[in-house]
Amino acid sequence: MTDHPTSAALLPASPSSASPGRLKQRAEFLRVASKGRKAPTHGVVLQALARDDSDPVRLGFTVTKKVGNAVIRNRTRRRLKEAARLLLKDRPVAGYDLVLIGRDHTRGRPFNELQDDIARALKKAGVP
RNA sequence: CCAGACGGCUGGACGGCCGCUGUCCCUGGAAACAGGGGUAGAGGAAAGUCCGGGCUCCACGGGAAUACGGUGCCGGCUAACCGCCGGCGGGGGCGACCCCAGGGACAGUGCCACAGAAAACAAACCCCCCGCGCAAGAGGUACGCUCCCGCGGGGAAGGGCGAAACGGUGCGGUAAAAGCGCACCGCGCCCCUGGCAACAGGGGCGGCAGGGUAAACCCCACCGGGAGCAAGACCGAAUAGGAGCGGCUGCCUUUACCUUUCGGGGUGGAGGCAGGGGCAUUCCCGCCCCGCCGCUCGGGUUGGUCGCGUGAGGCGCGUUGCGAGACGCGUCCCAGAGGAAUGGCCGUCCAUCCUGGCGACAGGGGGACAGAACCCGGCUUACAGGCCGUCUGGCAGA
RNA sequence: GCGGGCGUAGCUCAAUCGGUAGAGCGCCAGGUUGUGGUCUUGGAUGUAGUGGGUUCGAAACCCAUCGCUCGCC
Repeated sequence: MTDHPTSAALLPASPSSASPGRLKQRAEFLRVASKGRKAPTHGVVLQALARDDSDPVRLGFTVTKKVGNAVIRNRTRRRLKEAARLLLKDRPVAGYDLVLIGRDHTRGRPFNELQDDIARALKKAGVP
């Protein structure tokens, strides 16, 4: 949680905290799932895979049909996107591919707790 | 006031901070892009994908027939429809109103279980009636008189089975009966009147034609090329201008080579015909491609732009029509993503629910169904709560 | 986007075009056994996914809807 969002916004963009990329190909998701580390929490499941470079982090989002209909899945994914955006602004990560998997609890989880879940999951997965 | 019927509308409001996609402007930059500011940004069902179109590509010369699929009272609306509107007929409801695939059963075929004598073409199980008969049994007035039984004939009223049994009710009639006769109802045909029509009303004739099922096959009328924006077009990149197997391969002409016992034979090439392929099928005439067709293997591609939102468009007014709609004028430009934007957090209010309280109120919960993917017209399904209008029945009052 | 198929007993599946729904496994009870299993005898079991319609009669035919599943691009 940031107490000074305005000061953070004024910082010049550095290469290490550049806007994160997205994972799009099915093969990329499969690679992270099979070779990366898995860190489940109450609100989210994180899969992290270290790359051999220091490029900006790349994010992927997965919400299965089991969670609900299209409206519920959209809402779940958007909350994960927003929580990850705010968190990574204060805690830059580079050289990693991250996949965030939404669960049933993601939708009803208080937003600050959802951010804490992601932070703890990053620590659990050994992401620096 | 209560209960109900129908139609329409709506689908939380405002603000702050941080973000996303498109677009416009400014600044910097050769450009990519970066920064700043403005602006637009999910639905009535965006859903299911059940119909109908636009659009795009493919096929396409004409004709006939068949098949397949769909629709099915009448008239209208519409670009079109299995949609909508207005009527008609049938059914339900005290009523407002609601429901109905609602053409044809003398074109033909099939089916109608169980029960029942009989299930569709005529018949007769019990039965009703008449005539004849006493061999046996019973009663008796001693006779086929009665019961019973047998034979012959008339009949279909009544009983019984069934979902359904060759019209229904009543009167007459008769040995018993029967549309046998009559009245009313139903049915069929003809005529008249009203209506564009479906149909309705009336009159006459016929004594009854003849069961049901076409959401069984079918018949009739009408409609229908195929595929779908992953359509399709362009730019760029990369690979390849492939390999194998199988099928159809016969005749004629010509030519090259080989062979020859000089008759010819074999192999290959070219041309023609046959043949094959091209549309759901067949046929006729015609056209196109010929080495074609099928299968398998191998190789490459996963980028960008367009299509892509000015449209059967929205809103307002007017004219017209019972209505669905039509016409005219004015005005507006109103999402455009691509692992896919339209969000996250907070505050105030509004509707609503729970708890406490007589109450003002206080505390808490909590926003229905649901997310555009080329577009449009319908249908169907899901849906918290709220609003408006018209009408019906009942109660009370004036 | 386009196009198929299937929902029947607790489970797996039947019954050819309409006539009143069965089989195997499982379940329950009795017998056998000291007990259990095995074996044996008997028995129960169905809104036919849901809602309408056609028909005298529907698991079947028609329409709508829900769920599952498969294929093509």
